[in-house]
Amino acid sequence: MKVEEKLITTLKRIVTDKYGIDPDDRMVMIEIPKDNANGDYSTNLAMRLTKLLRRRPQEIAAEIKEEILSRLSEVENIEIAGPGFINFWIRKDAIANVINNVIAQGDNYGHSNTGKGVKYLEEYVSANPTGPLHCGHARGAVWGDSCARILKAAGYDATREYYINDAGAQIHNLGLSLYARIREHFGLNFTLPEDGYHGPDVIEIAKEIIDDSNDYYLTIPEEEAVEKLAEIGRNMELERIKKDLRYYGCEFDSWISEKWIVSQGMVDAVVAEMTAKGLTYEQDDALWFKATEYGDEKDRVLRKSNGLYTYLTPDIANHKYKYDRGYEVLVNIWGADHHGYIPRMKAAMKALGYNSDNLLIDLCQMVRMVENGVEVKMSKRTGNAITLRELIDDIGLDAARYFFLSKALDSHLEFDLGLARSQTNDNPVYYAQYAYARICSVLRQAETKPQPKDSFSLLTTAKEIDLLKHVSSFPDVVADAAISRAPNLICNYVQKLASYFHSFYGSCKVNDKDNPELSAERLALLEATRITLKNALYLLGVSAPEKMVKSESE
RNA sequence: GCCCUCGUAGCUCAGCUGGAUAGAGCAUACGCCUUCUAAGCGUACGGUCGAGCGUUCGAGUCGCCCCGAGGGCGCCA
Repeated sequence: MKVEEKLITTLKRIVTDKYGIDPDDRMVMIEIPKDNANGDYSTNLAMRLTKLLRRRPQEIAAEIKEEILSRLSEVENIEIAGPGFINFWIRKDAIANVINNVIAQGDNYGHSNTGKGVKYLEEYVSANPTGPLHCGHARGAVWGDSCARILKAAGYDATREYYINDAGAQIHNLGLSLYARIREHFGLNFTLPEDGYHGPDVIEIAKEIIDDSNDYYLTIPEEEAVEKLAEIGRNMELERIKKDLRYYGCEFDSWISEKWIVSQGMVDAVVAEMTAKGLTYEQDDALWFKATEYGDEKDRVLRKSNGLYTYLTPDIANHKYKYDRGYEVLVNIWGADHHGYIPRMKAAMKALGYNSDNLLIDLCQMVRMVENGVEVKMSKRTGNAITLRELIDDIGLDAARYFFLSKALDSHLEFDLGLARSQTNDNPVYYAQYAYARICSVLRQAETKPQPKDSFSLLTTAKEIDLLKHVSSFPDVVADAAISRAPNLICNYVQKLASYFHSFYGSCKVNDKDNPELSAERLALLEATRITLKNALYLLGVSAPEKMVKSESE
């Protein structure tokens, strides 16, 4: 067991034994103080207990200090500081033991059973299959992907789902657009629908259809042609979206089609269920959901007076279907412009008898693409929104992913394309990747392979201890990131770990023939760091290159 | 008008259930390759945490109010 775990379990036991309080998971926490004059680890436990026990924190701290010293041999010294912090100094070899742990666990280091197998369903991106993904989708896509990686690592059972919004008028418009483009190709007069799709992708798809079936769709009745083209276009656009997402490192486990949900009768069924439960009423020829009774500010229309469902209705069926498949927690990543939609969906789930507290909506704030201080809304090449693919080709996959993941999802962020492009070498992602390449280089040149050891007694400098402590904290960071669904915590961690490594590298020589014992211990430390860094980068979907060469262009 | 998110260093952003002297990166200045990758290390500079009031042992963090930015208030999706 690692020292931190021992410390926490012992502290918890003391709280129970001595004060008769049953500590919850969040009561006892330790942290690595910013200033290591405050020890290797520190806890504010005494201050937290002061409210429950109504005693001075210093008194409580003094009692805990005695208990710890008598129970844990790894603890070398304890000081009580400031308003009642308990600061621990740990025996150096006890800290270094984590190396064996990391090497033994390899790719699994950082994993935990924090999530206890709870079934999560994450729905994100979910863009209409009517055109290419653009850079507005890029943030949510990579965030959802990384969250899924983190949740799995922390022991949650996470499923990644894409809801294909393919049943509404927009797919029909795609069909009309394709029909027009085909007519255009054959020199016939044509009109693009006003709400149609005018991007180059539609022209390309029209060409592919013509290659395949020539003018067939002009020989059948227009209505039938448009309907068939809509279906074909939807499939082809969806294939392109899947390809782009894969290009971006984002895989999905499940693709749910709105059209399929409709065809299974789920939408009619849920409307019937809501009506039977008295959750609806008719007014002005439309069917309304009594959303105000469940916390929304207005009642919402389920079926319009023209007989068609609103966007909300199939989505209610979609969410109900998620619960019915046994998912315990539903996570949705929505654009910030959808925030008004949250109370609506929660109200619907609550009304249907589901626990709406387990429906979590993470809002993704808008990204402003900027070039030299001027907002860029359109791609210069196509005149349309900048696509995901253009963005990746422009600044690189790793940089694109890392940039979006390093900022909190709800922060409005400014993406300066010029800066991302021109300062490629100063990008934080290279800092971390360079650390990885440097470690690999040292390991390649070593005469022996890194080995676990019974005890590490020579890793005693501040640089080594800092590195060890941060390697050691990785599983906790992953667990925290999973609980708060925040990949940016992993980015912060990666930066810090890389920084501790680079600093260590600058002052400690690893491969030293004159000092083989120390060399062996440092090699093992590097191997543990390498594994940790690799696993952390994997959670971000960023590559861990074994070699990096600086380009000669600068 | 109402609702949501945000406001922290010149710039881009961290800051964990309220905790020790508010932190990084970039930019700026000065050092460091006859040591394993200088895409690096070290030092310095830089802040009345948008303004004010309140809650308490303690507030960047919680509450109220004001100012500013973005978004939402459809029988659109």
